[in-house]
Amino acid sequence: MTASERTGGSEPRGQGSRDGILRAAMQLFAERGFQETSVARVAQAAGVSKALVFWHFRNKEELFAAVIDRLLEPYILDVSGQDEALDERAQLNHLVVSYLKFVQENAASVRFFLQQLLRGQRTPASLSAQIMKLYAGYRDLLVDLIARAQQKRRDMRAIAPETAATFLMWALNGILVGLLFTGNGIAEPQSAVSVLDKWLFDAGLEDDSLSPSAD
Amino acid sequence: MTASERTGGSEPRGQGSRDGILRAAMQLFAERGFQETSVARVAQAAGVSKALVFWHFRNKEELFAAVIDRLLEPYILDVSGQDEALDERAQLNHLVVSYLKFVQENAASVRFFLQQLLRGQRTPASLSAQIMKLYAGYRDLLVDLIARAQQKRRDMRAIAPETAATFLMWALNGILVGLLFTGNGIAEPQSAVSVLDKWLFDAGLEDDSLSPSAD
DNA sequence: TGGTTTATTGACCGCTGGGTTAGGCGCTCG
DNA sequence: CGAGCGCCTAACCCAGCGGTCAATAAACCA
Repeated sequence: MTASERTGGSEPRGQGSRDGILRAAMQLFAERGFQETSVARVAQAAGVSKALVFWHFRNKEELFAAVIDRLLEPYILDVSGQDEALDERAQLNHLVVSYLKFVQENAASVRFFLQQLLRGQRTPASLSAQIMKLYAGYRDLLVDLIARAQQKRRDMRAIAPETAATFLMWALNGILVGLLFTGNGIAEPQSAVSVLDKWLFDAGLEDDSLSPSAD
Repeated sequence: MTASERTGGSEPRGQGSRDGILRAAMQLFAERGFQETSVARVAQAAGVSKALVFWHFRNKEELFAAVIDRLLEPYILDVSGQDEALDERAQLNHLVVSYLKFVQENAASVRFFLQQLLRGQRTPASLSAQIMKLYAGYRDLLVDLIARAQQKRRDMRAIAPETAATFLMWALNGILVGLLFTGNGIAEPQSAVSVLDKWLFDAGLEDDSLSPSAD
């Protein structure tokens, strides 16, 4: 089960192996971290000699950077899906659902990036910057949507959009932490959405749809 | 500045060095992680030979476990401070403030434990268990307080205590993440408390005390 | 065809890591 | 006093690390 013929061997020989190395490295780095993963191990997992890894990538750090770039690929803010026809409440819900779905689907890499971020100064500044940009982008979207919703609707909490967005981000980050820790997440992501939705919109209504043992 | 005469050399020679090693290891593990910290470096920081480290601790893992035990010491839920005379709202606020204060004061070790937890299976199960227990204890306290408050007061959100507690924990965890990432925290922990307090108690009031750029 | 380039390898190197060992110093107790 | 024990060290061991290199096979181009 050498990874080299994953694509059927149809590639120009060179890029096939590079890709295999990258894939192996992606998985190993994500599940064991940078220090705990040796280049030899990556090479072995890719079914290739260690020297070849150093032929494709100048050194381990460069391989790591390439892996990060790859892992970041799915992290584009898909705003295109924001249907202008939907009302703001639906769009907000959609945004929250997207977030939760994304985190659940990419749990491994989210966990990985969180770990990197937690390492503080000793992590490449560019990575932190990239993630922070994503974060800020998402938050701006929230602020914008909440502000627009408040202009149109009267049944909302009277609260500055920035404050509401900050609060929402807290909740989302908290849920994220819960998801990552307790392994495989809250039973019903939908229940989280409904709590947040009700917080923003139906400040006074009662609702117990959230499972009490959700932690 | 060898750490050996930290206590003035009054200890029975043996435990003094053990303590010095433990302290040095504590700091180094917390700020650089397990893999990135060599035993030699710990020994050097403790002003002691590497062999002595292995005399006190069978191997690096055991040293690590001892460090974790030490780091966990301040993590006791101080419920004694819960003044029965205070009303539930004040107690809840106090609980939240304590949480935030604790996280801010112990940021280094909190970050460290979070990192450990994120490593999933490859982290000692006992550590996860200990932290989970603390987490559950805190949450139980919240549930209890909220339930008691709801029985006494009428100005609260109509929401199941478990749901409210879960939501609160989300927010707290989210704030924690924010604190740990953006380095040195939100400017005013008090503003976070007030937002959460208002959420629980004054569902309809307006308040903008939270700085918009709090992320 | 033969030379150049592109991929690939096994063997190697220097160094650092965790861990061991043999021995030394000072205290205590019979 | 000297045997034994607790504490401590310098020196060593060696597996595994990141990284290099000379050799070589295949692909490409003249």
